Amino acid sequence: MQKPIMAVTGDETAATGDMPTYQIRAPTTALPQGVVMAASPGSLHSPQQLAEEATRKRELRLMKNREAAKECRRRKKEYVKCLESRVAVLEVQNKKLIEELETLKDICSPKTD
DNA sequence: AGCTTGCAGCGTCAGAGCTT
DNA sequence: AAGCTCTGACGCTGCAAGCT
Repeated sequence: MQKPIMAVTGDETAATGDMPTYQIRAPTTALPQGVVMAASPGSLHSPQQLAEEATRKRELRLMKNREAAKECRRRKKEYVKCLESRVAVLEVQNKKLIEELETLKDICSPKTD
């Protein structure tokens, strides 16, 4: 199955200048509980053992990716929340500026009677 | 009660980009 | 170059709300 190519990183910092970085690459050394490290490849012999090793590697990769996806979604949610609260703040600020502008217009406009 | 629809969350895959 | 992490996309599932 072919997927569309995209290269979005989610890092909006360049555009906004002051938003927190969405994608934070931290070293993830901790393994989920119950994960046992593999024996070195040199210690494998039979096709049976090789197949088991491949299966084990795949399960480990899936498990890690599962956790990574959860963490990614958590960060994204946080990021969206942050954006939403920023929108709220900017809306209030915008409203105030418009009001201020109207007040200044009133003050500066020539009286007609 | 049964059906439909919309939403949220999950697991997986694929691909980009970083690290070793 | 190989291995790893991160994340968009996709498909699936469960739940709640609205409709018949």
